[in-house]
Amino acid sequence: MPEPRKQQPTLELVAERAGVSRATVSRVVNGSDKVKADVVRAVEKAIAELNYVPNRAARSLAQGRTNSIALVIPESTAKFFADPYFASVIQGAAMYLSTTEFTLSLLIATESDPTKTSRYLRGGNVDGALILSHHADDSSYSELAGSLPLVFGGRPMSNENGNVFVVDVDNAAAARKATEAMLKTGRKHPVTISGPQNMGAAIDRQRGFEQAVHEAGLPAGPVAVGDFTPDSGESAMRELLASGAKIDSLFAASAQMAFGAMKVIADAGLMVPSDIAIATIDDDSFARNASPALTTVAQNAEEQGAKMAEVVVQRINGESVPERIIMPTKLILRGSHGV
Amino acid sequence: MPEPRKQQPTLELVAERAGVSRATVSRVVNGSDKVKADVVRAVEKAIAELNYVPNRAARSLAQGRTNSIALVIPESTAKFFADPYFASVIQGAAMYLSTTEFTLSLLIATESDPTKTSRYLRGGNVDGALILSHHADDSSYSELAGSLPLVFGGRPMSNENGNVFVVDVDNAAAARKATEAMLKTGRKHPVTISGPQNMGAAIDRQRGFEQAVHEAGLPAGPVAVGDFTPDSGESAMRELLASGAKIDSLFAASAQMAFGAMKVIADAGLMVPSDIAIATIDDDSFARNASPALTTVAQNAEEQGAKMAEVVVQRINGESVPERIIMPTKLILRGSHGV
DNA sequence: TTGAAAGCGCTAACAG
DNA sequence: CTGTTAGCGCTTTCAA
Repeated sequence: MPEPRKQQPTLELVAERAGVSRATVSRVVNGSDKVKADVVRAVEKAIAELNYVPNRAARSLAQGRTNSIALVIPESTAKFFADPYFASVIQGAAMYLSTTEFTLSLLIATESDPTKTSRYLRGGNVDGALILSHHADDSSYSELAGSLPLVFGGRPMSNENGNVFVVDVDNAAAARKATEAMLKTGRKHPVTISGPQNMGAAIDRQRGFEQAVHEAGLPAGPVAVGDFTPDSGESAMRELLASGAKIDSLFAASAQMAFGAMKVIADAGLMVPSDIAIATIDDDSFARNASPALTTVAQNAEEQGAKMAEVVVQRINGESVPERIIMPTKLILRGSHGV
Repeated sequence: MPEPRKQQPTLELVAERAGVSRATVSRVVNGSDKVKADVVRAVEKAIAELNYVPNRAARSLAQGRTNSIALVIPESTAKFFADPYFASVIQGAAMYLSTTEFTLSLLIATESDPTKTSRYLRGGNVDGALILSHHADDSSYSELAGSLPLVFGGRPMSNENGNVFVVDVDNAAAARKATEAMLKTGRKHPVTISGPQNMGAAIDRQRGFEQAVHEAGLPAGPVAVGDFTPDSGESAMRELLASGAKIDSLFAASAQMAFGAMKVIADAGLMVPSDIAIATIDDDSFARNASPALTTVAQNAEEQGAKMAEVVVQRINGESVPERIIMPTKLILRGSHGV
């Protein structure tokens, strides 16, 4: 039995009950300050009694805005959903928006039909969108930026042809901080496990590492590439160890990879930090639960998510916002970087 | 400068271009089979040329359905967002819905204003809702079940007064399986770290553990309570060790807690599994990355999320669905349960 | 098989 | 300060 949809009270009903016009009810609902106080009270009473809730679709249609914001996640990224970083960004955005009139719609961008997402976005179904790209070059979205307020999480690879709003962390600086802390314990043979070479964050972190190494007057050791997952950290570390290069310190571009690498290091009979010092990025459960706990650079993903949401909302409201917002990072010294 | 919203082509425009009425275009868009083939072609051509996308709000208003589904997360749960289990459920639901005409709205149920969420849900803003309750008794939502198709993830504590649709795993059976595997190695002094006592899943798992222990003719050891996080696992384990009880095996109600417990066990100079065998539930990165890797019962959270979404959609479409769907679990033997 | 017309529930000028 | 009057873009009888 197709449950009959319980009929919601309409604005009209409230108007009748309060003895005013629909327009007035609408004004009260929308918090206009040009309604006499006693009328406001009467209307609010009627609203409460009828348990009235405005109809979103009707409102959207009338005002030409949807009050909803999309959070776009490329399908490839969705597979990395278990990455605490993403979960936190999403959480931050959702929490922030829950304090506004906006609703968050989760959109998985299927790779089989890439136009589906952009059609949806362009179709006036949302007022703005947050693009969370783990992977690659998202030039596909850049074009959309012309027709809709878009905010990217993390620097997209595509060249910044203006109008591209980004909330990012200073990955290079973060990597430099981590590496410096590690080298300060007198290490001479640093290596790194980098991230996917088509990701801005990965490249920036690698660059930061190399800068720190260079400034310390040390030679650049071998580089292994992972994809930010623990498994990839393991194989990268195996590769590094097999390379025969002398290694006394490791900067891993993500805590998950550092975590994976540590298992390989232990299996090889080496100790952290005495044999190999480690520093990384991300203060997640992997960093905290490793033993020794990982010296890392925290990047408050939750705040980043909240900031992204805040920025779209501001852009939707026509406020001016800087195109590039850099979130602060914090070095957290724990055991893994040595003494 | 408040970017002027680029005007989308309307149905009317398509109609003009195709030389038909709006009604016909609507029929084509909605896949009616009562439109002549050549007319369909003409309309589709016009749609493509204009890059027309139907307006969601208008459609909702006209048909009285929103094509969107809410995913409700209690704020308390949101804090546990980093729990890979939740992330996976959400991912599964989002992925499934991306193949349908429905959109997923993420709703954080604020505790400061609990009515906000239920008002939103009751306000006809969504066609159905998925309730993901980590915590406690959600009787608050049970009442809503009368006015909206609701599907719960995990058995809610409230008594099942019908009309409560649930997609759950057989937690008791899962716990029993894990415990049995662990006891089979000849352990005589099992203890458990349970979850929050106001959660169905936690209670069921504890019951499953107790059954297995009882069936093995063993005495029930002490029980410590955690909240499924690694940290709580640590303190629970410390408590257990401090209790002075003889312990040679541990069933932890979540891999995260098992992971935390292992650190305490190691600190106490004990070995897993020789001194203490461990079995748990959840095949997440914690289970896989512990050393030794954890013997556990996997519960495919992603599939559970997809199933939840599937069930709401079916209920929205008026199809009949069983009230209780139990997802299968799978025992995964790894090192931690002993030999 | 198609078109005309009447709304869906709300907001937004424009008067008063 | 409040009511009247048009729509927003689409679906949906009802006729033709």
